[in-house]
This record gives sequence, C-alpha cells and structure tokens, in this order.
Amino acid sequence: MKVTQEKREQSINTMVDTALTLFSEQGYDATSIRTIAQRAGISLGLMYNYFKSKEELLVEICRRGASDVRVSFEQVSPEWQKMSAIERHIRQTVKILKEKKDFWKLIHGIRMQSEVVQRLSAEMKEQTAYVETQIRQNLIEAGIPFPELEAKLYFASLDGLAQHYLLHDNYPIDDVATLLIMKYKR
Amino acid sequence: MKVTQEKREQSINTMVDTALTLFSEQGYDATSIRTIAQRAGISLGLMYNYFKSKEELLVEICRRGASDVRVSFEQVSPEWQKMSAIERHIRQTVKILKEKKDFWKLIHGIRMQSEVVQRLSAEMKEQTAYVETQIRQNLIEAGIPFPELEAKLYFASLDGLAQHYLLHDNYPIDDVATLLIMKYKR
Amino acid sequence: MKVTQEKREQSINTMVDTALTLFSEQGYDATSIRTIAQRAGISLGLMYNYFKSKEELLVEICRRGASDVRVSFEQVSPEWQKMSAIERHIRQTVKILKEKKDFWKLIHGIRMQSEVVQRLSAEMKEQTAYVETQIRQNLIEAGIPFPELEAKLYFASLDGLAQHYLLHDNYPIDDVATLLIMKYKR
Amino acid sequence: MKVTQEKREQSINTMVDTALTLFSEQGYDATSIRTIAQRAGISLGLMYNYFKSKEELLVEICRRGASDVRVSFEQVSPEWQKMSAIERHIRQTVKILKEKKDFWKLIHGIRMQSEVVQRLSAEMKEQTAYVETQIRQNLIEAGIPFPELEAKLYFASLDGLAQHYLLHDNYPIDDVATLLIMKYKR
DNA sequence: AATGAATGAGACTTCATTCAT
DNA sequence: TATGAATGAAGTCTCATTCAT
Repeated sequence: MKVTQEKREQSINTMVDTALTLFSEQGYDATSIRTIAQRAGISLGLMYNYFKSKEELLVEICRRGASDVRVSFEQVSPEWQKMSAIERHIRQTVKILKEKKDFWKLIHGIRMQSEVVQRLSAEMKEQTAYVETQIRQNLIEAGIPFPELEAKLYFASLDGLAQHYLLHDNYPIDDVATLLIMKYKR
Repeated sequence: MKVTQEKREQSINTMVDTALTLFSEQGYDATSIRTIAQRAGISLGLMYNYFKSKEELLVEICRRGASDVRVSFEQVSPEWQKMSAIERHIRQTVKILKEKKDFWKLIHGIRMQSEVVQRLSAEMKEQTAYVETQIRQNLIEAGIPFPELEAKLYFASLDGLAQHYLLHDNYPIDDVATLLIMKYKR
Repeated sequence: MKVTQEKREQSINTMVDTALTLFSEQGYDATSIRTIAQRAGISLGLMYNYFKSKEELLVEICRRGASDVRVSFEQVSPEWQKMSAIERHIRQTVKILKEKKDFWKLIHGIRMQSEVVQRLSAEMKEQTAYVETQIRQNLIEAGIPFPELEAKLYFASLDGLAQHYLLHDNYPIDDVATLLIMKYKR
Repeated sequence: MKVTQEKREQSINTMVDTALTLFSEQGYDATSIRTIAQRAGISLGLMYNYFKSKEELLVEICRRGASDVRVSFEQVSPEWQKMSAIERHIRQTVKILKEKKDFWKLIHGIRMQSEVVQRLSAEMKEQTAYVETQIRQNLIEAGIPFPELEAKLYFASLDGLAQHYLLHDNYPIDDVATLLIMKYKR
C-alpha cells in the first residue's frame, strides 16, 4: 500500500517534471503526450491513469508552480528582513524566476491564449493580494503621487523584466533589478 | 492584367486580415487554414496559390506588421517634434499598440515559442536600431549612470506595459505611459 | 462546379452505403471509421470532410432510412388498394423490411442503447402517426374492444415479427405475416 | 476455508450484479471493466482472478440469467395450475421479464450483434424446448391450422411484447399480455 | 487473495497540404 | 486563377489485460 503510493507519486513526479521541461522548451501545444511519455520513460497510457487529460496535467503543473510561489513568498530570508517591501518583492520575484525558469517560460508562453493560465493568474493574484497591498501602501507612504497608477507601472516593469529574462540568454536580470529597486529608494 | 493584379492583391489583403484577426483571437496554432478560408470567403486551395504554407502566411503578416511599425516611426506628427526622444518613443509605441492591437496580441502570444517571430523580432530590432541608439544617447546625455542597463530597464518597462495592455481589458495605458514618461523628464 | 457536386455526392453515397453494410454486419460500435474508409476505397480523412463525426454518419444513414420509409408508405401499389388498412400496413412493413434489411438490422441492433436511434424512432413515429391513426380507427370500426391495447399488441406483434426475421436465417416472414393478417380479417 | 469460499462467492456476486446493472444501463460495450470494479468496490485486478475476460463475465451473467429462467419455468405457482399451457407461458414470461428487467435489457440490447448471446439463445432454446413442444401441442389440440407457423407468430408476438416493455416506460404489459392470452382462449 | 501500476493497440478526430478539374 | 475533394500523418484519449508486489 505504502509502496504503491510511493510508486504512484514517483511516476507522477516524473511525468510532471518531464512535461514541464518539454512544455517550456517547445510550448504546450507543440508537445505531444507521446513525447512526454517517451522522455519520461513511461507508457503513453499511464499518463491517463493519473491525469484525466493533457489540460489536467497542465493544471497540475500550474498548481505546483503556484504552490512554490506561495511558499517562496512566505519564507523571507533573514538578510531581507530590513529591506523595503518593494526591494524585497523584486528580489523575491527574481529569485523565483531563476529557480523555476521552466515554469515561468511555460506560463509566459501561453498566458495570452490559455484559459487555464488565465484562471491560474487570477488565483495567484488572490494569493499575492497581500503583497500587492503592501506595495501600494509602500508607494503611498513614500509620498508618491498617483499610487494606483504607480503600482500598475511597477508591476508592468517587473513583468517586462521577467519577460526579457525569459526571452534572452544571459540577460543581466540582477543588475537591471537593482536599477529598478533604486528607482524606489527613498 | 491590371485588374487581375488588383483582384489578386485584394484577395491577399482579405486573407491576411482575416488570418490576423483569427490568429489574435484564437492563437496561431488553434486557427486552421480552413477556418481562415471560410471566414475570408475564399476557397481553401486559393490560399496555397498565394502562400506556400501556413507559416508563410504568418511571415507575411509579420512583414506587414513590421512595415507598419517602420512607417509609423518614420512619420513623426508635428506636435511630437518638440518632445524628447524618450517621450516620443513611448507615445509612438502606445499609438502603434492601439492601432494594431490584433497584430501585437498575435506577436506577444507566440513570441516565446515561434521561431518565425523570433526571427522577426531580430529584424525589427535592426530596423529600430537607430531609435534604440537615440534612446541610449538620450540617457547618456541626461547624465544617467549605467546607460546600458538603464536602456534595458526602459525597454523592459515599455514591453511590460504593452503586455498588460494586451492582457487586460480597459487598461489605462495612456496614464501609465504618462507616468513612465515623467520618470525620464529632465 | 457540377462535376464537383457529383463527385461529392458519389463519395457520400459510397460512404453511407459501406457504413450501413458494416454497421449492420458488425454493429455500430464495433465498426471503426478506418474500416469503413478502407472498404469504401477512400481515405480516412475524407469521412470528416462530409460528416462531422461517426455519429453524424449514423444520423445521415437514419435520415435516409426514414426517408425511404416515408416514400414507401406514400406509394401504395395498385394491387394493395383494396386491402384493409391493416393488411396493407403489414404487407408494406414486410416489404420495407426486406428491401432495407441492412438498415433495419442496424436499427434493431442499437435501438436499446443509442440515443440517436431513439430520437429517430420518435421522429418516425411522428411521420407514421397517420398510419397509426388509421390502424386504430380500423380496429375501432371492426368493433374490437380495447382498441388502444389492441393497437399496442398489434405493433408489438409486428415488431416481434421483424425482430425474428432479422435474427434468423430463412425466416418465413411472408407466411407468418399472412397468418397475422388473418387475425384481423373481418 | 469455508469462509474464504464464502467471501469468494460474495465478491463474485457483487461483481456480477454490478456488471449487470451497468451493462443494462449503458450497454455492454460502453461499460468498462474499471467502472464495474469501482462501482463494485473491488480492485481492477481482482476481476481477472475470477473472470478470464470481460466476455467471460458476460457469459457468467448469461449463465445465471438462463438458470433463473429455467428455475422460474420449473416452479409453477399453484394458482397457475389450471391455466392453459399458453396462458401459463405468457404469464411466466411476463413475470420473468419484470423480475429480471436488467438482464433482459442487456440481452435484447446485444443479441443482434453478440455471438455470446446468440450462443446463449440457442442454449436457452434447448432448455425450454419442452415448453415449446407443449405450446405447439396446445395449438394443435386447439385445432388451429398451421400450428408451426402459428407457433412462430406466437413467439414473435411475445418477443415483441417484451421488446416494447423494455423499450418504453410505463408500458401496460399486463393488459397487453391479457389481450394476447385471450387470442388463444378456447 | 488482492491491489492498482503499467502497457500498448486502436479508436476517433483534426489539419496542413496536394492535385485533378 | 480558382475550387474543394482527397490524403494521411499525427494528436488525444480509452480500455481490456497483464504483472509485480
């Protein structure tokens, strides 16, 4: 029973990891279930013992990704304690981006078309609503005019940063992030 | 002969326009040639008289899009004469974005996976290299440190702005753009 | 244009005929589209140019079958003019059964499970409602008690006859039909 | 040991009952072994410890159904003693039909295609040959002409009755059966 | 005896593309 | 030039069945 459970989870992990890699490399649509199965070293049919469909597999990948984000935002490393909310947010975003580059490549690659990802985005927004509130609060406290618009610009900039990091090799994300942080210092 | 030529061009225009609309609505992969032909009111086979393949059609769409960008950047409206290079660049970008929303939705929707679009991006970069130089020059002249990085941040921010405009309904792009411009005033 | 139209119809006829034969031999579920295509000498994909799905093909077969029934019931051969409504109905039913044995084998083979066929049955009932009225009227005029129940028994008997004819080789349907007719003489 | 034997039989009973229910609801082909196992609350693999295949399971269901028929025909309730052979046969048939509606729905649903059921039908004919002889004898004694054909018509009518009872909700089978019986009175 | 993970053939369906007319 | 019939590879998904534990 326990062995079975373990085997099951191991298989699922293998599938999810392989799928994520391939999805991020070739795109969701361009990756066939057969290819995933082959690369994962399992049979085609096994996928369907655990996931009702290809989309379900995508959903699971997203669920895990979202979970990782949540965890990552919850555990603030000690050295970041004294940072401003914005600096911490940027640093954390960059960290997550680097750690889960595959996942974010997948997300950014399909978010314009996929309903799944749009649903996920909405959910993640809810999760990180607290962070957003902090950011906005921070902008207000800094006496910055138009804090609402300013927040929009902030998120757009950070998103663009992510996009370019995912799109270009050797993008100096840390340096550009530092520059962005400086814009909001004092 | 000339009439024929005109009919030909008109057919092509219809095809390209219809394809662009559908691509931006449903995505490139999810749109079939048959659907395009039906919506364009022409026969399936005719598409292949004008375009060697579906990808060729995409290429043509991109060519036209790139051309529009070039034209748009060349003709500077009089009222923008006295703007700074950056302000002008942002305003023009926003203008192009609004005018060709379909096109940009398509581009942003597939640029992460499609080689075609990556090639196009490279080409467009070459086209707009002059603009980029101007921007960088402008940053330098403004005495801003790290002009290279600063340019990267600038383009990332503008790209993020575009992304959010394309992604969200009723995005107040003009206001956010104004805010971005203000960052570079003086 | 006309040629195209003809080719189209010819292809469709071939498909429908082949499908009907195979469906009646092996059953609807057990017959694959691939098999139909092979036997019809056409490519697999062509089916889907004309029929949205396997079920749609079944629907078309049923439509044609129902149409045949309607036509058959409309044209009463001269020698049947003087028959009673019931005798004529039985004779016509037997005639249709023999002429379209394939079709009826298919129908009787799947009517217990298939919604398609149940819908069709309902439609055909509407078509032949007039006949049913005639039968019932006839039973009433013959002074038979419980005409409603009697009509039910009549249709059940006729249906059972059909069933056994379709199920057993060399079933003497004409003789049994004659016997049934005699039950309702005078 | 005996306990084991009992458990075994109980498991088998559960499987057979569940399978019968599902087969009659959705049809034999449309019901998967996995679904049966889930609904029966046993594991997928266990089915194959008791039945070599899905068809074997069908065979067992049919065996039991046939056995029930035999038993039912053997035990004649006292009140039916004085009925004619035909009246008794019809009443018994209706009784069996009602008691095992699931089973008969399954049988009637697949008998046109399934070899299994055709084999079973043949076997059941042998089993009930005695009854048939009685019926035929009865028809002869009643001085009815063409007793062979008459027997065929009789069985067809009864079969049609069954078919309509299985096919339509609230079918007044008792009343129609009574009417059929009356046809053979005296 | 019992479990359910694993398999792979095969079903339906879509779609870019070709080609005869 | 224009049509749409025809093709067949490839994709997703199902399912009876096997087998290690």
